[in-house]
Amino acid sequence: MSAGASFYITTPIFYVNDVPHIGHAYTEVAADLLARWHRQAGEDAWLLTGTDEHGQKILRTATANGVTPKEWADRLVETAWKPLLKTVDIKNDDFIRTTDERHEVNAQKFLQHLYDAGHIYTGEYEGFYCVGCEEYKQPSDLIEGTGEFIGQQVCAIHSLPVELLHEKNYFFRMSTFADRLLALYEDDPDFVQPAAARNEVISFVKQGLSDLSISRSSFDWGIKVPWDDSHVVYVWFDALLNYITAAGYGQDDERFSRLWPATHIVGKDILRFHAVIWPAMLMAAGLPVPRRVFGHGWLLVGGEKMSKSKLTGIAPSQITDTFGSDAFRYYFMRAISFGQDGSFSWEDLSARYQSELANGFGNLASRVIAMVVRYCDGEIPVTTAFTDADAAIRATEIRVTDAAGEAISRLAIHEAIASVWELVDELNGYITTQEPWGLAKDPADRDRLDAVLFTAVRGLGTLAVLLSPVVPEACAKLWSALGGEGLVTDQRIDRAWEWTGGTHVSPLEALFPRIEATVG
RNA sequence: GGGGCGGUAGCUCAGCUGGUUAGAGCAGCGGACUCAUAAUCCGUCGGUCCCGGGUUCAAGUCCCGGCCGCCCUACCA
Repeated sequence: MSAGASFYITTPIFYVNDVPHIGHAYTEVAADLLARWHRQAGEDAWLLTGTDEHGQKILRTATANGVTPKEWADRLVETAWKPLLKTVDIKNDDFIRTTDERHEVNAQKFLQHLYDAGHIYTGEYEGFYCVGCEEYKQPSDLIEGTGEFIGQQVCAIHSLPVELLHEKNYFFRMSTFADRLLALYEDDPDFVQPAAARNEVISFVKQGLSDLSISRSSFDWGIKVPWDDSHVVYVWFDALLNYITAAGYGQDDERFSRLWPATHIVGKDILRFHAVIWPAMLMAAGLPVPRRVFGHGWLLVGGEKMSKSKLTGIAPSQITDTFGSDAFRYYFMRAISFGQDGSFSWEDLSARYQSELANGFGNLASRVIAMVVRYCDGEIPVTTAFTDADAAIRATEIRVTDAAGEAISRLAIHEAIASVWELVDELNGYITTQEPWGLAKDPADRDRLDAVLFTAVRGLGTLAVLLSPVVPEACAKLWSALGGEGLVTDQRIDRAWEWTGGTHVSPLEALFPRIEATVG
């Protein structure tokens, strides 16, 4: 984490046909939190997100809705996906759409480069085609036929026989990269994380790779293959390239070499595309592979993967409307070990909101600021006489700052927050033990009262800086109530304990007000 | 079929290369306090560590065999 270094982090790009649910928001928040953290560590952090807009499904949906695919994508980007970023307070530096000219043009350059270098050849794709679905089916999508189709494999959706079709396709020689990929996983054990994800990727590649069909000619909503415009690029091949086209590949070499390679945060369901296909593509192009690929877990509702069909899909706004974006961010980042599946429940969300945010952090801020207002007319005491108890708080501030930073460097977001919370808890205990309200009764204890309140205020300042990437809204309010200079987001997080802040506090509304009504 | 991960207090989870009486948070119960969003602090209750073998002076922690759950086994994003 050296200052000035670049930290480029990405989320997957959203397939515009989907409806935003908390899983999408979860990925965004995780990447955003990491980006904010690194930004506050003085690095040149750059968060990319965006949308994936090509492919047959989108064409089909658009047609069904009587609009062009581009119009359809425009609509969803504006009404669904960009609003999602606002809903959970994402501070992205860029938003790329695969229909952006910068993407299409440079993705073509990439493809042409691979073609010229001999990594692409003309082949024949053979597959089972369902006329009803108008697409190729995997054997696993087929079921045993019934009635007049007994003994045949039929489409699971249409229950009709599929046809074995051949189609001319362009293929990427991915198979030739298997050994280099395995060497990559071996040499850089952190390339794919967490370990469970790495294991799966390795065993997958060890089974041997076949070449990848990267073009389609049965529909035309996509990026044209530069040397053959009767083909469009396979959506995944197209989509993955967003990570470099957004960074200036093919267009701004200086910028590209400064930013790339990136850290990719993805759901484990699309891990393989990012940990196998994508690095193989980059190797073929002679570009550096990603810095690392982190596959996070799924959100489970009632022990099962969230799904629309089971009515367990939850829109992020359902949560933020009641609890706010900070609570959303805090809850999912704190309650779930990043990398593992995590269970979501309204009960757990409410419980953590109440005990950790409202009673823990929020109330700590309230009680400290209220006492400074009440006993010191809002003036933050200046003092130099500290006791062991004060020094212990100081030591904790430094310790958790270091521990949290170390955890973040391992992408252990939940551990980082847990570390910071040790300071929340310790400060609450400190105040109870020091009894500033008792000290305030006797003028002879004035110096001691000053030291206690100063220590508490400074501790709050440290918390505001450390928690800003997690709960940015609350921390901005707190920082300003503490009279801190500038923006809390400009305070160095790796030296969060360096309180230089204000002279006066101003009254603070509850950061996390009690929520009475039961939700869900 | 092959492979991965997991099964630890009511709930959510920690327990690294095996080693003192198995931990945390929340919930529950009791007490203290009053600055604060009836918040905070202290104490306390609570577990056959999925089951059965084995290795070892010693196993939640390693090995074998089961049972249960989730996931991967490629070109739908």
